Amino acid sequence: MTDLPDDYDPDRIEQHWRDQWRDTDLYAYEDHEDRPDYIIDTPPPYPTGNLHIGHGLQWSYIDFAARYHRLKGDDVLFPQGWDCHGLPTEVKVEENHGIHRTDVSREEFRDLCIEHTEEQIDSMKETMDELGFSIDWSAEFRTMDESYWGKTQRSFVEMEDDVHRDEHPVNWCPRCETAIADAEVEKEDRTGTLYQVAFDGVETDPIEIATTRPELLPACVAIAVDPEDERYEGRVGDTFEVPLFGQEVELIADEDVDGEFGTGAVMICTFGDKQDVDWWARHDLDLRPVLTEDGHLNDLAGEFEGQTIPEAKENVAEALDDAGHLVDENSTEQAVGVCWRCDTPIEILSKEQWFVRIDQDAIVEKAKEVEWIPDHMYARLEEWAEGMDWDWVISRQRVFATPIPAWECQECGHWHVAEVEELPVDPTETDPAVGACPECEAEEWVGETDVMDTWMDSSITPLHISGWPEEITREEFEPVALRPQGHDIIRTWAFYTLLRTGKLTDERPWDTVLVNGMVFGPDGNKMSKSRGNVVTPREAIDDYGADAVRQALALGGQPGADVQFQPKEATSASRFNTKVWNITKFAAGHLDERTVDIEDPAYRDADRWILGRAAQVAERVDEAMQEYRYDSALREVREFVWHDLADDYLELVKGRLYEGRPGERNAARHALLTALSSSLRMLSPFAPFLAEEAYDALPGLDGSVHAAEWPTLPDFDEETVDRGQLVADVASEIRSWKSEQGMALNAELDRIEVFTDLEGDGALDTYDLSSAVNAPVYLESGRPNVELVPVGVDPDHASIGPKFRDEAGAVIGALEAADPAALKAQQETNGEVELDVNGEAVTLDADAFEVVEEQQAASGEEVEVVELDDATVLVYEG
RNA sequence: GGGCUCGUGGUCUAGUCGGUUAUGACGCGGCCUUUACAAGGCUGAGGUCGGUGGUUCGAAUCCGCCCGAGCCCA
Repeated sequence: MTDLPDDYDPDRIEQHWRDQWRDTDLYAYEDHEDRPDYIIDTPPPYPTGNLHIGHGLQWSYIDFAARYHRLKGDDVLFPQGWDCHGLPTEVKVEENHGIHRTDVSREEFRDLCIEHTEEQIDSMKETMDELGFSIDWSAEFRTMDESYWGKTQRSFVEMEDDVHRDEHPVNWCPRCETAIADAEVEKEDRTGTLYQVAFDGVETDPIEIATTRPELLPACVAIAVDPEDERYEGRVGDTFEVPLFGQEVELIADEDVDGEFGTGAVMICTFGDKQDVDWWARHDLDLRPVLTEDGHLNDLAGEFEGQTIPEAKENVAEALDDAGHLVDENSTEQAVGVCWRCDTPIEILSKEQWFVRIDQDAIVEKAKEVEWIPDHMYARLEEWAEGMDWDWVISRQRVFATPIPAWECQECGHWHVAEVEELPVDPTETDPAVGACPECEAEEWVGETDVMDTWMDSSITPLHISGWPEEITREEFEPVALRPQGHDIIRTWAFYTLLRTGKLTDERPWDTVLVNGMVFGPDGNKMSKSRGNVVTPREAIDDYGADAVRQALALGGQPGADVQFQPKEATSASRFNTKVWNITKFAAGHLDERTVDIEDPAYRDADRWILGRAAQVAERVDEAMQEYRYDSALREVREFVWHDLADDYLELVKGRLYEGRPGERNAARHALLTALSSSLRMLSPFAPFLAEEAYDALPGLDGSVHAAEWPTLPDFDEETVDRGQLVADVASEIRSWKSEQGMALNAELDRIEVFTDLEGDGALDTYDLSSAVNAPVYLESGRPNVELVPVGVDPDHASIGPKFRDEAGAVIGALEAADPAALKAQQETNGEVELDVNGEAVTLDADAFEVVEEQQAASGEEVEVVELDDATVLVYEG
């Protein structure tokens, strides 16, 4: 036991325990034989250097789950990875060093990226530590480490059947100069200009088309109309000349054309969008690529060659106008596909790339095996999966990523993929083990410079954390327990992981996906610098302490819901923490090392009540935790600690603790210790620092609260617990009565009389009550010695409703209109009541209503009446 | 355009497989130093549960429509 300072000081406590825990293996996964595994597929965040409060929410949920499952005796693995590869780091490194990535060798550039990433990770780890996450750092992984990306390569090699290298149109970001997957394209609403352009006919009348992309005219390969469109009847097959660029294109019919739009005629370019790709393939059209990889026009654009896309758009429009081909222009709203990393509008280029085949049905099937929380999030995955029409392009024309382990034969162009044994390998530095080309016997290889999509790295996290391939084979893989996941990346991280785990192991990756919402600012808007509503974890911790911030996040809503960060929730949590502190301080002063070992405590009803309540709370909280209802779990614990334990129980047993006889005093001590230690254990997932400090301060409790077990409490029969509850209620009512009277709460009373119709044979235990209210307590039965004045009736709708159906309203009306005193008399003498309802006699059971009585002291007596639900108390002030 | 989620006192939130007076917090008003706690206790005001129509004896809760917010997809 330690002496607790008077005031709750989160800074001191949290710093202290962070230091204590740092060098322990409190959170280590032990791979224990006889304890069930609980393995968490923790998200590997991108190392931006900045762990924001959204991460804070997500990791808080993870930590709640991890700490709860440890209490339940599970062998918990809470690893932490880092999804290092990617463009933003490359850009940052170029910026910081004032270089372009081609200024140095690939190797050197990679090293700079690694160095930068390590700094970013350190800073994020610091915030994680401050928030008190129980991460097992011995299971940390970084996708940029050879030991990890070697696995990414291995997974690539082992999926060889589903990998293909082909030329195919792909989404291309002209700023990042790389292919990107469908999932990395976002739609953004922008205002653009819709140009009406007239094409001269070749031996026929001109035709007008509408386009937002005049700069793609040089890429125009056809014009299409709806086959049903009467305006173009008989014209399909006509030939037209593309203005300014001169190529001749044919008018074709395709039912995908939206006849309602503009003139109903649309130009097909290679490629303006995915629709163009469909038409191009379906009608076997020419390929006229006019865009370069860095977003300029090429020589097919003639005089516009070398211009950027926006420049060319403007210049071509102007030239069309000058040449008399521009019929009209108006502004239009359009959804533009943009690169999710840099917001640059994407293009579609036809390029040789590596692809992974997508089997939509297989993915959906696995997704269905997973429990989604909340369950409607499954729909997002399903919708996305079913809408996929292109294979996943996994090659990227970048540097800082997992190398694609493949070489091209310089002689015959054969592509050779590495064998598992030679991994990890960087094909730009090492030749393949195979030696001569299996196709042509040549020995000159060129290593693939393309690298992998970072989702190739992060979509094998369940395999990695399960110990593949060193400890388990693919076949031995079993789904891990939990995947925490933001709903914004369901189409990527969840989707790809389902795909890859399914392909590699034939299993679902996890049992449960727990989707967290976003964290909004205190004003209810998305946090943004321009709004000035950004709350950083550090600021919040400085203001309220991590224990309070975690609670505020837990109470912000049910998992899956977006959470508005509310300073007042943190305030409220902080007050609760203070309360816990004070309770602990009080308890610690009354308990000693022997308390925990007290045998057969002589419990009184108050003790049985608090322990019974604690048992009930432990069960409810357990259920809520299992259902990931962290909000209701925490509410339940708080309610119990504050109201039952602090307000009621402590007040009831103070007398015994201060001056009780040894046996009775020990019973109170023992019950207090049990209830408090149970509370702290239930609280420990939410407020790990405070719970630990308090647990540590209680004499006789060994070890860390985080190594303790979920509370198991003695069983008491319901009646005993109810009697204790009544004692607590009476004490509480007398307390507020005294407060209302302006009396000191410890003011002495002459006596109180408790009238109760409590059933069962045990009499009310008034020992604690008497000292709590500071008055002798007399138990009475029957009617209090006061006037009972029936003042109304309280009908039981649940019983009258179904019985009388459409007459129920009239019955209740008659009941309420009747004289309460007469009803009371009938109820007591006959056990039922006859009523006149719309001229008909109706018989009501006695329990169909209750007569509400106000009890008034008989005149002349100095007595106050305090009424409870199931008792009436007479207070004699004396 | 399609889909999903949500709308409860000033603010945030619980309750939503129908059943009496709708939960709690923050804030606001009043009263109170009581041997853990004034970062406390007691108490008060404040809600036509987005609107509307329906089902039902009875709707915050179920159904239809409308309005509003947000997200995902096209």
